[in-house]
Amino acid sequence: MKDSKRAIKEANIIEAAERVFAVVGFKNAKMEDIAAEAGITKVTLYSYFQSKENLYLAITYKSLQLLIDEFYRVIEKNKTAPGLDSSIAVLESFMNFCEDNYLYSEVLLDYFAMIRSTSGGMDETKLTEATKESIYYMKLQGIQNLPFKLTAREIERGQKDGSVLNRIDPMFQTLFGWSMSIGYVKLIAASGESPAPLFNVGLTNLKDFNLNLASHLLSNNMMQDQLENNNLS
Amino acid sequence: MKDSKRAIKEANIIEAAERVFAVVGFKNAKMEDIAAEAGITKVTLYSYFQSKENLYLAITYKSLQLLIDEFYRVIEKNKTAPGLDSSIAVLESFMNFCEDNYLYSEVLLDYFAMIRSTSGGMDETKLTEATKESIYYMKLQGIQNLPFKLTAREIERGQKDGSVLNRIDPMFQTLFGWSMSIGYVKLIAASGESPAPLFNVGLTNLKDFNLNLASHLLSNNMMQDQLENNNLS
Amino acid sequence: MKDSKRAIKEANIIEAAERVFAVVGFKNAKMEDIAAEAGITKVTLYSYFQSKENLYLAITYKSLQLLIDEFYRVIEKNKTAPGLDSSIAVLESFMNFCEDNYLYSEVLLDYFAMIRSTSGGMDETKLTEATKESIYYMKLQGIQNLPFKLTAREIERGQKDGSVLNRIDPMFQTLFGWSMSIGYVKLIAASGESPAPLFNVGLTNLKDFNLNLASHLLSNNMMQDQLENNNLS
Amino acid sequence: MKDSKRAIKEANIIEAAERVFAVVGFKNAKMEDIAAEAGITKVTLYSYFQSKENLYLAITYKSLQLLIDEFYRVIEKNKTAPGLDSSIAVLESFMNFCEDNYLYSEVLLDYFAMIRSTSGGMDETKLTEATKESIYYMKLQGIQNLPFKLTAREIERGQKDGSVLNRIDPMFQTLFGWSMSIGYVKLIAASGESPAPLFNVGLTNLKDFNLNLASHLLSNNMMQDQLENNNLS
DNA sequence: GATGAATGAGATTTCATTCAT
DNA sequence: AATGAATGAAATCTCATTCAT
Repeated sequence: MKDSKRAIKEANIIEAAERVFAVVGFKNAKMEDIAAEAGITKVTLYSYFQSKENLYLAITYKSLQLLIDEFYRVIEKNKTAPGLDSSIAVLESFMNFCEDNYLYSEVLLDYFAMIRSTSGGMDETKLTEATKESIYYMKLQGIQNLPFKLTAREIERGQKDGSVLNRIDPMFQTLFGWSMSIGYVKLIAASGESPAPLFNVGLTNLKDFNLNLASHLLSNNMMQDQLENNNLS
Repeated sequence: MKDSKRAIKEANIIEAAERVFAVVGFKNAKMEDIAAEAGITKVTLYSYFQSKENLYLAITYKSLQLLIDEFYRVIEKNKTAPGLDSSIAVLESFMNFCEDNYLYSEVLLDYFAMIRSTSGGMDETKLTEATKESIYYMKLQGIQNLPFKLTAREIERGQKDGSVLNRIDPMFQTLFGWSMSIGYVKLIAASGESPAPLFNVGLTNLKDFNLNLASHLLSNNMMQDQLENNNLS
Repeated sequence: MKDSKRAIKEANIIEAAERVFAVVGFKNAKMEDIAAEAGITKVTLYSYFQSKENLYLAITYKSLQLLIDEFYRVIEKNKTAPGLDSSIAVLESFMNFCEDNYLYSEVLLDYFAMIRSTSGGMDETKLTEATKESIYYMKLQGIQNLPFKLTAREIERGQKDGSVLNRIDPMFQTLFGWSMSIGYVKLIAASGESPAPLFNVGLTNLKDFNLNLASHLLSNNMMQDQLENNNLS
Repeated sequence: MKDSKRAIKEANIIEAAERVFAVVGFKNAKMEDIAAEAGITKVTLYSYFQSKENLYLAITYKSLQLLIDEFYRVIEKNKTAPGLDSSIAVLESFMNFCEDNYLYSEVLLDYFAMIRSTSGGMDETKLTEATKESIYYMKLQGIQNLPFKLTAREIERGQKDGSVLNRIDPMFQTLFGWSMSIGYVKLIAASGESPAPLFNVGLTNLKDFNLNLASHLLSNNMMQDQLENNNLS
């Protein structure tokens, strides 16, 4: 089969799996059902994805890929805008991406939790055999840092064009932005699909607040001062 | 068996399970192994915890309980200090708690991700039967909001004693503090057990930075201004 | 489970398998069906017999065991009779055994065909992994020569008590008796369950004829003469 | 494709299959491997032989054909010799044929075991669909009795020309000869490819002995006496 | 309550066989 | 006809969970 054709089939299967996972969750999903949803046989399904784990990681890979694509799109759109704006836009797009695609955000967060024990490349005890053998696991390792790096690059650009005033290590600022965003996303997730406010507080406000705060911090010296004095007052 | 005796045995089993989960992860852990680690048989294990799910939720419940205990301790210690300091101390203790107990932070975050689809009490599709029947699931629902509420209460106290200057809904401020903290914890998790810096940046700095930032925001009007104008400048 | 209890269950399963194999043949028999026939689950079936092959070999082992038991019974019954009579009775019991138990004779002949490539212990290429791992395969190897040896022993006894006149190597005479008997059995098998005569000739006559011939050859010197002169005249 | 061309290809495939079966056995042989060995694809293989079963039967048919050819050759060569000598030569050629072509002897014996349940034409339960539909199965049925009949014919000729003294039904004598030969072949098979003696007894001796015995029995009245008196003494 | 055996559900594998191009 | 992909049936395995003693 031509590679392109196989890729299309693969994508179809992944979409079917997404639908099934979205409804019943990963654990409850049966390979049989996923195959049926994709209109193929179990064996064919296995010929594309060697294990349920692998299929899951394929979805994770796709999610990460989509997120990265989105980042590139945002960066491209903001290439003439100041680095500061671009950075903030990137973070915003991450939050939106997660809000709009619950399954994707879930697998991504799952993935980042999973690689924890692997981060040093040492202890793979907790990984399933299936995971270790998954080609998508390998692929993921190749791009897992890209989102961070892209964010950092925009902040760096901001430092150069002057929109990001402080001289703090862009990586640190990236981490700050990401931790803020991930925290938001986690809360969103915990609040369910409904736009129902959590504890009577609209979460949308929190997103805007977070973004504005980040923007504020990047565009003046407060952050730098704080780190230097370890004191904000 | 006396209740107290049973409780001790339960605790022993939970500790054994924690050790096993910590080494091989939840999915790879076999009930057989957990029983062996606890020095009992599978059937006895089941007489204590009706399902693997339930055992997991028991650990979750214990984690939440421990976190709440910690919160009460911190609050008690700070009961004469200004509400602001107490609030910040609570958030700090959450971050420390998660850093010190990876397994606990993991199960707590997992739990919060899980209840997402349940938050409205609507869609329980994705919950396992075992989960729905778990007594710990029920118990968890009874206390799951407590950490948030305790945090909010301290902020409220801060508003009353003047240490928290702004008049923003304490719940919102709590959410902000939590999202910040959860974000930090997630990043920590992704960086592995080793205190190795992520992307060459020390994460401890991020914790301090976050806490100082939160303290700063609570103690002046910037937050309020921003929310009112939806603008920080 | 007590060994004896397990043995009983094993025997039950084997009987169930025999019934199924007898009806549909080995290849067409499904493990599921055998389990059902035995009133257990597939998994339980597998916990007793690790593979279909192994189950088959278990039946083979049982068959050989039964044959050997039969031989001992016949020998015991003839222990005061001349060795010649005993030898012939052994051969007759073999033929009867095969006639009465088609499945058993089939598996035994199959087994002897199978070990061919193994006889030197060299080339195990043709054996399935499952076979090589089968405990019954090992057990079979331990007793596979017993029937021959028992036959030879009776002939030897005949030589000593004078009922077997010639001085030919008892092993050779055994081989002759066995080849005669196996040939008969093979023909019987090819003629079906019905006592229907093959090519209009009653096979029972052949059995009697063979036995009488063997008896005759053992009790005079014709055999010896022939071997010595390589000539019967 | 011209018929002749197709026939050649068919023969090539069969030879390839023989090689594969010889190495790994029928059960372990994969159609894939056979196709590869024949230098064609699986689908092409299937266009020649509709099933593995059928391919196997094709080999069986070929074997039987070869055996029959051999018989005709022997008979032709002995057409001026006494019927007795010809009969014995036929039996000898059968034994040699089986010794020289293990695979062929195996499939032939297998075939005769298989038709057992069919002999009355009643119970076809154990036959695979594939077998029932196989054209070679049909062809085999047409010639399966030929070897017996050819043997019987030579014995009959012997009776007429006086070289076979007794007046026993030639069919019975044929059966005797065949059972003797098959028995020998089975033992040979069980003793492996190596000319290693079984139980320290040279099997070649057994072949000669058997042939001489048969010759002896056919050429005097012992056989007849025995059948009539059911007694050899 | 403890123990070993059994169950049930589903994942995974292996092939013979068939389809579509 | 040839090829690569897909099917279907059954074997095998892994575990959480339950039963029987």
